[in-house]
Amino acid sequence: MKLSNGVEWALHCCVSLSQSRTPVPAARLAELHGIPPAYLAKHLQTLSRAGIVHSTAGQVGGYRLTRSAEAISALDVVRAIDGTEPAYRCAEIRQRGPLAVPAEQCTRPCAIARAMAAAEDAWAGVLSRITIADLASAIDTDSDGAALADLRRWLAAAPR
Amino acid sequence: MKLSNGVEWALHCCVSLSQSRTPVPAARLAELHGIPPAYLAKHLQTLSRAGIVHSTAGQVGGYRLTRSAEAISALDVVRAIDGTEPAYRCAEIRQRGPLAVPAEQCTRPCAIARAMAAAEDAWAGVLSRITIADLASAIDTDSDGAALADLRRWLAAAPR
DNA sequence: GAGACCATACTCGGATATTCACTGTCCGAGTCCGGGCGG
DNA sequence: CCGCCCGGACTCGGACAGTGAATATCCGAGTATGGTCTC
Repeated sequence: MKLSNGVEWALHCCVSLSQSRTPVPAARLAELHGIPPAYLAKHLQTLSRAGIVHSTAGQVGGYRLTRSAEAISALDVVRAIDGTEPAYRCAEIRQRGPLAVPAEQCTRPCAIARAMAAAEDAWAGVLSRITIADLASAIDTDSDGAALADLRRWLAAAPR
Repeated sequence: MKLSNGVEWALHCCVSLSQSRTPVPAARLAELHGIPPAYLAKHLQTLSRAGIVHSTAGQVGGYRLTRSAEAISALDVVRAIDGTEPAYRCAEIRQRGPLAVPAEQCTRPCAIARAMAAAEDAWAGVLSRITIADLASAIDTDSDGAALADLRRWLAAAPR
């Protein structure tokens, strides 16, 4: 089980965007995090399609959050980048082989699929209760209030 | 995020093995579940290396569980097949770019990594509390006690 | 001086190569059973 | 009749191709800005 690398970038970008009042170009976000600009752009497009960020074209364009950081959960971001389908996908192998269970008896998922689904629900539950604002706050606490202040200052400074 | 297909096979195989007193060859487990024998063998080898099943060579050889079904959790099987490293791996991008945090300040994981780790802990916690015996019991209940009885009968029958 | 127009530069967006892990398969090494032989 | 030996077949184990998704990149379409020209 491996989570796309872009999830980390997207989360960091959302936290960064939450600290800026003006749109931030993808290239600037990439520079801030030291990651490939072109590839990050692809993930930001995905966030845009998911309705988490809004893109503005033109000279002073860029990305901004569509709603407040309190209203965006970590799960929203993860689902947007990684997709919504569950990690465990039951292939219904109980319906195969010499002891195949007839399809009409399979009204509910098999016990193994139920167990895996319960685990994923617990995982999603934790992430759904964490917001971008929570993450920003935690980062701020870790750095004694310095990190976000520096971040806001850097974002407000002239691009070059 | 995608979980290896072999996880499903491994869980079903463990449940099946819990119903047999004698070793079951990989080919027979594959026939039972209608899946490619050679590929299943690969996963069973992995389970063997993880110490979950024990292999016996020779004419009446095969695989058997190393301990009781109550003592094997679903997490044990998932970790054996899928690996132990977490789905989310922090690349420490906070230490990169113009606002890089000095390494000596990074005594604990960054807030985002902590959040993702908490979610994975919840996921693992659910799976660790589910045993192979629980799964077998649930399957039995679903089928009104028919499935496991049929399974034991089929496993005890002559191979061909 | 004010308004409209236009050239410009900057932005995003999708279409396109490349790499890596998962999927799937095969053949060789090792082992245990069953029959045959000798005592 | 009993024990030993050997042939055989079956088992696992690791080494070897194929495929799809994630990774990484580029260039074209669209837009807001700023300056310039006209009224």
